[in-house]
Amino acid sequence: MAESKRKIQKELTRKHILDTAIKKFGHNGFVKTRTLDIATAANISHGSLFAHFPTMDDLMTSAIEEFGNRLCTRLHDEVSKKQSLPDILQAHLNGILDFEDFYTHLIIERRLLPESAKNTYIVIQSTISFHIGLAAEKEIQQGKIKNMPLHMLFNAWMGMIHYYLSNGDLFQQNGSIIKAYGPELLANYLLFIKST
Amino acid sequence: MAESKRKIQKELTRKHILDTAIKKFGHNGFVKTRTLDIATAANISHGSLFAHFPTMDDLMTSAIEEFGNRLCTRLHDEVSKKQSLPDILQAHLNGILDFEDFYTHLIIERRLLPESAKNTYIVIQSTISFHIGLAAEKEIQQGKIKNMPLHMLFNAWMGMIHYYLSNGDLFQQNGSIIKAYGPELLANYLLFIKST
DNA sequence: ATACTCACTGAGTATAAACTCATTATACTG
DNA sequence: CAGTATAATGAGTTTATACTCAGTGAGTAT
Repeated sequence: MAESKRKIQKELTRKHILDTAIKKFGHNGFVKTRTLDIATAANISHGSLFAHFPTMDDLMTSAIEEFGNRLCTRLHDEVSKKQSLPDILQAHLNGILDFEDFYTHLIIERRLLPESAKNTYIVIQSTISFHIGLAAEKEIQQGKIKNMPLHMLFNAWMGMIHYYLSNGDLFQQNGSIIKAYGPELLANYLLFIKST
Repeated sequence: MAESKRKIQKELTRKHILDTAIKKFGHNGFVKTRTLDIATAANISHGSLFAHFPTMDDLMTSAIEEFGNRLCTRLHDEVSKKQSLPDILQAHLNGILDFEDFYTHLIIERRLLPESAKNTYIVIQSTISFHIGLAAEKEIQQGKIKNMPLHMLFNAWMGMIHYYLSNGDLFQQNGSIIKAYGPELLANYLLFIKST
């Protein structure tokens, strides 16, 4: 019996805990979310959570990895048909938009999280870097944008976005930061990098 | 008797705790530093710490305020004789350099800290913003740099610096991030903003 | 000189939150 | 259908750490 009722149920519960954890981490951050919060939100007993994830670190790791997969898939889909750098950057913003809360807490709290968070974070950064680098290189050759080390181009873009996300609380702003400031960010970044 | 031996001693101990706390927060961050760590490092009893700072939040608040004063004074000194934007930006980097550890932990963990941290953070940002804004405005009028909203100019610069500081652990780099990457950051930022 | 005050001590307390485990209910096995 | 395995439960345990407080001895006032 490959898929017994029990196995299916267990897997279902696991997924449900993971989903709930991702939501909770997105709302309250990693440091301020407790195991009991997640269990309660998922409508399971506190103890049950530990049957699926032996430690909070495990749960965080799994949640972050799951998030990384979703975001990278999303980015890949979004980016795949685009070519120009502005399109790619816009695609990047669109990709983040769907996961903005979680992403924001991840970049803020990353250094307080288990080592695994670092790896996932690097994977995400690399994915973005790859797409942007490809487009940027082409446009540099075409003379559309300034000739500049690719990592600076990338870091400047990421820096601006992360700065806005991690200081979002200072912007007297409730909804999505990307929605509110994305267009301005993109426009001005393009102004920075365009040649002449 | 304005300054009794006791009052002097008490004030001395308070200062010493504050200094030690600032060092500890700089080394290990706010979240991971415990009251006992600070007391031990300061060579006082655990209980004594609470005679000076009734709660950990109070101690953090005081430490962050003290740090804010020091940094702003330092920035002011450093900046006062400079006029050109590149000079001001360099002065900004020099100013951070002296407090890099603490500053890095502050920007990373700010949103997990007591509300007071927010205020001090805003004061620091405003101080920097003021100096940069003044110089930038002038250079825009002189046509030296691109005509662009001042806040974008400021946020792009801050974004790059904060990005490097808060991701410093990924750069296979032990010493000061500002020392290692400051020059490159400055040069490329200037390239971004210069007109033509 | 004596009584009082206060900075400091450190063992003890309180609390929060991760984690355990005996028990229960349900699904599977032969 | 009887016996066994396992997902789920939730009250209880453990641990970490902020905070307390009765005690000590040096400083101060009269």
